[in-house]
Formats: sequence, structure tokens, C-alpha cells
Amino acid sequence: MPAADAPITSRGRATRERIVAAATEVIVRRGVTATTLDDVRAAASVSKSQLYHYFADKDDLVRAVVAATIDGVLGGQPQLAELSSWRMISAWFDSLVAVQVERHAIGGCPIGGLVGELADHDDKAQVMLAGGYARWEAPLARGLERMRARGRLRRDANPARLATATLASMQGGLVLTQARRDPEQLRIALDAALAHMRSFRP
Amino acid sequence: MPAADAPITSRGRATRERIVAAATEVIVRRGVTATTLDDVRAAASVSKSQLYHYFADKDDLVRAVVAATIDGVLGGQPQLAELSSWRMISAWFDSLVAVQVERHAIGGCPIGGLVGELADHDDKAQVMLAGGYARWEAPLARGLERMRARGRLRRDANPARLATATLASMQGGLVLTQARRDPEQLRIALDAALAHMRSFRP
DNA sequence: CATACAGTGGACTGTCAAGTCCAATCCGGT
DNA sequence: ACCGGATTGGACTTGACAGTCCACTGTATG
Repeated sequence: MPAADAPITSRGRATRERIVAAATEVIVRRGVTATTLDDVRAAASVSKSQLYHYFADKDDLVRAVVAATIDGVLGGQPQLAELSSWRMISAWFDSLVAVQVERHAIGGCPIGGLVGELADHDDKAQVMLAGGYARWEAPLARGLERMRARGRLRRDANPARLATATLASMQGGLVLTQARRDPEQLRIALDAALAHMRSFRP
Repeated sequence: MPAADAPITSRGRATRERIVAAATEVIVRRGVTATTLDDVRAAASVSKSQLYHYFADKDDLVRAVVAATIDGVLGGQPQLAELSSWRMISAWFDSLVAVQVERHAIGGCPIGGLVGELADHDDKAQVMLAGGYARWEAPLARGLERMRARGRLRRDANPARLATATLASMQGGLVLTQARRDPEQLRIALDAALAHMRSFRP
């Protein structure tokens, strides 16, 4: 029975959270395989035994990082909760582009980065990542449904498909942004996604 | 003066090509950092000294792999040369989806995978990858220009932007395909991209 | 204040990776 | 046949890395 993520008492919980936060920061920046446990150990100001006290092994820690990354990305987009007008969708897109400008187009999408490294080889991580995308596109799909119900979208529009296509434009826009180090790539992708959605106005 | 990629004579060139081909296969499948030179050595049936005879170090080999990957991906899409009708674009998209079905949605986009691992940290690789995307979208942009010249596209359509947005949909569709292990994700993304382009018909 | 256990520090081990080195072999030109 | 550089084989060095181990400390509770 390897020391998995036992429920903790008091200060131990803080340590565990510090480890996950530090590991997430390092892994999102440098990648899963390029990050060593010693990098995490140093970044979290923690000893080796603590890592193994709270996580069974590196894979276990990585899965906690996957969960934290998804929560972090979605948590950074409060607009998701209220996407029920063209203006709100547009403002949401603007903020996504602004983040890329601020980061000088470095980093891409943290979730997308994990997909490339984990989806094919770690089944558990793949399920978590797929769940992350579901949590990402569902609010948009629901928003589009509300807009359709209010007559802002034609009856024959398919909110779920539109949401998926929009998420794809976003992810791809981020890949191009990272590759070209140019946030305008995301702008172009999201402009097209918005135009496509708006083409379903009544 | 480290033994870089000296111009080779006869059989040496074959060895070098064998190394690059094997390294490309392994790296595209498992990732750059997860691939060891010993993996490459074994896959190419080559000795350690040969790797260092033809490449200065791992980074040097990786850059050759980046070039080979770009050539491979673009070479696998002969349709790129002739994209001057909606039918041809649609057929091109169909073949991209077919590849994902065949691969059971495993692997994503080889170029996109390299972007995630290299774009932020290896400037030379970033330039190569950006060049790869340029070579990818240029034929589409030219095709759309020809279509515009022939009156199949409105004058106010912007072929370059449409090509970029389409490439983004494709890349993002591949990310979602890989994350969800479902080639339909690429289908949805490319359907939307096609609809967006077609919305500029006269 | 005792004591039991969660939490902590850090040395240690086994394995494996990148990169070096040099002797052996191949092969085109003379 | 012989020379010299290109090519090759593989042992070796050095430095990480993941994971183990055990002694020590804090603290919550009786």
C-alpha cells in the first residue's frame, strides 16, 4: 500500500497544496517529462520524503497537477458562467487574447500542453483531460442554448457542435500563437469562430 | 568544432537518413524529452558513435527531426498543391479525418506536438515550426486567392486570414481528437471551418 | 506530560541518460 | 596493393533521476 493521497490533518494539507501548486507551475512551464521531482522539491521548498508522503509516485503527482491545471484554467475564465449574449462571448474572447498578449504568446494552453504529453500514454490522465474540455465547452453550449431559446440563434443551430468547433478554434489559435509567438493568431481564430456562430443568427 | 552535419559521401548519407527517420518515428510517437538517444540508436540499428558522428548533440538531432516531421506532414497532404475549389478543400478535409480514424485518434498533429515541447524553449526550433505552418497555410491562402479571382469568393474575403483560421480549426480539432480519442472532433472543427469559408461566397 | 502518529529532513541506492574516446573497419582514389 | 579519410562498434565516464529508508520533530489528545 504505497502512501497515496491520504486525507490529511491541518498543516499537512497546506504542504500538499503547496506541492501541487509548485508542481503545476513548473510542469505547465516546462512540461511533464522535463520536470524532475527535484525541481518540484525545490520549487515547493519541501523535502524528498514529503513528496512521497503525499503522492505514491511521479504519475500520481502528475495527475494531481492535471486536475489543478484544469481547475486553474477554468477558474481563470469567470466569464464562462454567463455566456448568453454575443457581447459576452466577444468579451470573453477579448480577455483570452489579452492573456496571450500579456504572456508574450508564451505557454500556449496549459491543458493542451498536457494533452500532447499525456493523452496517448496515460489513460487516467486522458479521461481527466477529456473531462476538462467537457467542463470548458458545456457552459458555452448552455449559453448558446439559452440564446436560441431567446430567439438570438436559429432553431437549426446546433449549440453543442458550435461549442466544440469554437473550442477547437481556441485551442488551435493557441497552438499557432505559441508556434508563431504572435497573439494575433488567437485573435484571428476567435474572430472566425465568432463569425461562424453569428452566421446562425435568425 | 563539434561534428555537425557534415556533407556526407555515399553510404554515410544513408546512415544519416536512417537515423533521422528512426528518430522522427520515435519522437513523434513518444515526445522529445521522453525519447533517449539509446531509443534512437536501437530503432535505427546504429552505434552511439554514429549518432555523434552525424549530429553534434541531441538538440541538433531534434532539429533534424523537426525538419523531417514538417516535410513528412506536408508531404502526406498532396492535396495542398491544388486547393482551388470547394470540392477540393472538402476532399482534403475528408482525408485528414480519415487519417485520424485510421490511427484511432492517437497522436494528434506531429507538428503541434513539437510546438508544445519546443516552441517556448528552443528558438531555432520555434523558427522552423513557424516556417512549417507558413508552408502549410500558404497553399490554402493561394487557393482561396485563385477562387476569389475566379469569382467564387467575395472581394472582401481575406484569403490569408481565412487560411490562418482554418489552420487553427484543424490544429484545435486535432487537439480535441487526441484528448477525447474521437476523430469526430476534427470533423466538427473542419465542418465549421469550411462553413466559415463558404460564408464568403458571392 | 505522555504518547502515538502525522509530518519532516536528507542521506543513500540503483538505474539510466548524455556525451567521450579510441581502436577497428570500410572504401575510393592512386 | 596501399593510403587516408570516412565510417563504425562499443566500452567508458559523469552526472542526474526516481524512489527508499530511517531517524527526528511537531502536535493533538488523553
